Amino acid sequence: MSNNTTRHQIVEAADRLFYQRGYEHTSFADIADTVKISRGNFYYHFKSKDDILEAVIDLRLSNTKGMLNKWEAEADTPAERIKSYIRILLTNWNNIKQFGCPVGTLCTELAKLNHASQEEASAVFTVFRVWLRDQFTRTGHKKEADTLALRVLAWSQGVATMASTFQDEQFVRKEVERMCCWVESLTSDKE
Amino acid sequence: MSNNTTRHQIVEAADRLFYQRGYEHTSFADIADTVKISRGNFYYHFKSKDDILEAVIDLRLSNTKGMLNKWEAEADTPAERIKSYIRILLTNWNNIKQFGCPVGTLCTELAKLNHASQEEASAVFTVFRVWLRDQFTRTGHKKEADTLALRVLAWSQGVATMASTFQDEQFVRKEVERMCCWVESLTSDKE
DNA sequence: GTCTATACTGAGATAGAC
DNA sequence: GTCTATCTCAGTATAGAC
Repeated sequence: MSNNTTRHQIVEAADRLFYQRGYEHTSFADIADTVKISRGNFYYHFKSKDDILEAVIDLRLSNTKGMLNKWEAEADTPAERIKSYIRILLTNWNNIKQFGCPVGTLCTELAKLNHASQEEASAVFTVFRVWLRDQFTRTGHKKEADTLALRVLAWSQGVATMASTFQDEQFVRKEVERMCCWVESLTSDKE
Repeated sequence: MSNNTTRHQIVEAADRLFYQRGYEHTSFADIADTVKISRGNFYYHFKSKDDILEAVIDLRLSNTKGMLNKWEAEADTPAERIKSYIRILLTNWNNIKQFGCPVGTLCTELAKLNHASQEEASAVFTVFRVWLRDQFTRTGHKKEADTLALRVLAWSQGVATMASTFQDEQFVRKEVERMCCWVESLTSDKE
C-alpha cells in the first residue's frame, strides 16, 4: 500500500487537524486546503466525515503499534521501555503544550459527541495499556500489572492536561523524573 | 441578584450543556429547548455565544469558590480539606464517567478552538490550585506547596480521563484511596 | 422582555462533466 | 480520479411586532 495516494494524504492531514483543532471543528475545507484537492473529491475516497475519522483512528492504531515495536527493539529492559512511554511527554512537548494528548483529547471529545467511534478511539489507549501491562509483568509484577499500566496512563494524562493548561514545562520535567524514579524503584524492588 | 431570571436560567442550562456536549457542539436551539424560550430571546440577554461562555465561566468560578469555602468550614484539618477535593471523583462519579472533568475538558476544548476565553477557563483551575497550595502550606510544606497542589490536580485529572475512557469505577476507588493515603502520609510526616 | 420571521453563513453531501 | 456546481440543513445573528 503506497503512502502517496490521495486517500492516504487525506487521512494524514485529517489526523493532524483532528488533533490540533478537534474532530468537529475540522471542516472538509480545512482538510482540502491542506491536501490541495477539491471538496467534492473526498466522496470518491470516503462516504462521510465519520468514515475519515475511522480511517484516522486506524492509522493511529497502526502508528502506535509501530512505535511500541520500535521501543521493544531499542530498549533492553521492561523498565527502560516504560520510560520510553513516559518520555513522550518531553519529546512531544511542543505539541502537547498546545493540543494536549492526542489519544486522551479525542476520547474526551467523542464521549461528549456520543459518537459511534468512541470505542474505536479508546482502543488506542488499550494498545498502550496492554503493552505496558506486558512490560510490568516482565518486571515481576504480574498480579498488579494491569493496575500499574492504568496508573502510568492516568499519570501521564494528568500531567499532559495540566501542562497544556498552564504551559508549565518545568512541572512536566519534574513529573517525568518522578515517574521514571517510580518505575525504577518498582523494578529494583523485585529483581 | 435573583437566581430565577431568564438570564440566570440560560447560564445554568448552558453550563450543564457545555459540560455534557462540549461548547461548540451545544447550539442555541439546545439551550432554548431546555429553558423553554425562543432563540431570538437570547440576544436580549447576550450579544453572542462567546458572551454566554464568559457568563458560564464566571458562574463556575463563583460556584467553585463557594464549594471551597464550604469545605473550609466543614473540615477541621488541611489534610481533610484536600481529601474533600480528591473525593469529588467519587461523589461526582456519575457525571465524570460520562463527560470527564468539567474544568479540564473545557480547557482542552478551548485550547483546540484557540478561543479567546482560554485563560478565563484556566482560571477555574487556578482557583483550585491556590486553595490547595494554601492547604499544603498549612501542613508545613510551604516550600513545595505549589508543586504539591499541581500534583493533586494532575493526579485527579488523569484518573478522571482514564476512568471515563474505560468506565472503570474500581480503578477510581483505588486511586482515590491511594491519593488520600498519600495526603495523610505527607501530613503526619511534618506534624 | 419575549416572540416570530428571516437573513446570512458555513457545513456535509450529491450530481454530473471532464 | 478529480473537478465544479449545487443542494440541504443547521447554526448564529438580526429586525421588528407584540
